[in-house]
Amino acid sequence: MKTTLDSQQHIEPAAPLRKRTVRSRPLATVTDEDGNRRADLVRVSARLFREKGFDGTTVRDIAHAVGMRSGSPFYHFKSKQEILAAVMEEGLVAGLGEVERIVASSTPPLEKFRSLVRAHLETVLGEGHDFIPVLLYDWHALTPDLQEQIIGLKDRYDQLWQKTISELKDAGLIRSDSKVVRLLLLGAINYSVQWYKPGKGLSLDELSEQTVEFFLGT
Amino acid sequence: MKTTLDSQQHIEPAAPLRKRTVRSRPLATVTDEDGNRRADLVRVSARLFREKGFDGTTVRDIAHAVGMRSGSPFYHFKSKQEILAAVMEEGLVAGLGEVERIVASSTPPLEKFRSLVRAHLETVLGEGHDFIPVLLYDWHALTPDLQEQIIGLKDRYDQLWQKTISELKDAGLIRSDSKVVRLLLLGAINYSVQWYKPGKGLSLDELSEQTVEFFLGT
DNA sequence: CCTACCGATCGGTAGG
DNA sequence: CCTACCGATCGGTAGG
Repeated sequence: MKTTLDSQQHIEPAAPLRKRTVRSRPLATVTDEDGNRRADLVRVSARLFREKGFDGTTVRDIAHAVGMRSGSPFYHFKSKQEILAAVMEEGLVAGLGEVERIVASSTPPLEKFRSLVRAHLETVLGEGHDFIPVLLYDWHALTPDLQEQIIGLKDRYDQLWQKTISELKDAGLIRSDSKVVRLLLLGAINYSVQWYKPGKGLSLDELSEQTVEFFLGT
Repeated sequence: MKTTLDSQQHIEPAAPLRKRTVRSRPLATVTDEDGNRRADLVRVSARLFREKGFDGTTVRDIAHAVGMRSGSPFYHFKSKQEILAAVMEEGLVAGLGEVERIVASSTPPLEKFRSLVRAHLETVLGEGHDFIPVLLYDWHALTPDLQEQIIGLKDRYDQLWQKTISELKDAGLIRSDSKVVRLLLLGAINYSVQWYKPGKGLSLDELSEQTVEFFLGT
């Protein structure tokens, strides 16, 4: 028989400093007309997922971080996984925009490459850039159907890099197979998430320079 | 008041095909005299952690994989975290042995480097090599005190690489700062865990060759 | 979006 | 090492 245990239930305490009728807006955005609640959730989730991992972050953490109660994020998202997917998608869309701009510019391959490396380092290590690190770190936590929904954007990102690296090869600046180069190169940069500490050692500009120098063997 | 809910309890079913008195040994090891139960747990945990992540693996999964009941791993380890630490430690000790042998050998720097790259690729991508991938992937899941217990081995591993890379620089084979080179290089190889599929594309020997070729710019 | 829950799972333990 | 649990947490939902 099912029984309801009161001691088992954790009644959420009434939110402090908050009127019943006029509910104060969460602090984050300055001009947020209703629609941005979803955006707030995504942005805050990105930060939490990056800091504590997907499994280490609870829906309650996310809710409270934007001033909601524990069940309310499910009004905006069908599941915790869909929040994760939204975080990754936002990161990819932003990243793609920048990479597309760089690749489309009429500069020599070497300059494009420099810009790509610098941009990718910013995307992965820059202050407040939590979206792509979450993608890199918690990709496995997504269900296959949500992975599929995102993988198209990921592929486009990779293809733009591939194109630039091929140009580098045509220009005689690298000799190895350009697909292997892409994988090793992006891997090296992506992995920097594990060791780079902002404010300690190299700046992002310096790291970018050294990275290009090393990979091009100059 | 605390109440005991019977419907809440999941009584584990009696293990099938198993006598009460003479408990059959788990399948894994051929010659396992008691002491190896702990080793069995570590080996099986490495595989499960690699496949499903630390958070995605339950102590019950581990127990059942070696033919124990859910609570029994805690006879061998104080916590799930300590199992994780044991996995990482075993991986590092094995890896260190190999790397130390290579670095101590009397071969030219370039040959040492080739051997290190090949050995590290094996450690990270090789069949049945689950320990170091777990270290790379779930390092953050360790509590700080357990991280401290292991970080010494990790540092020795890095120092041996650093030494070899410095020799490479002295020999004029690379130009960049050797610490940055070490970080980018190991990062590129470590990240291959994310994209390399055994049996598809390059073999480990081929990948090793291409990696050395690319990083040394030949 | 909140209230008030539920069902399930999970790490861990006492006692043998 | 098993039996038999507990305490806590967590994703998610119905109804307003």
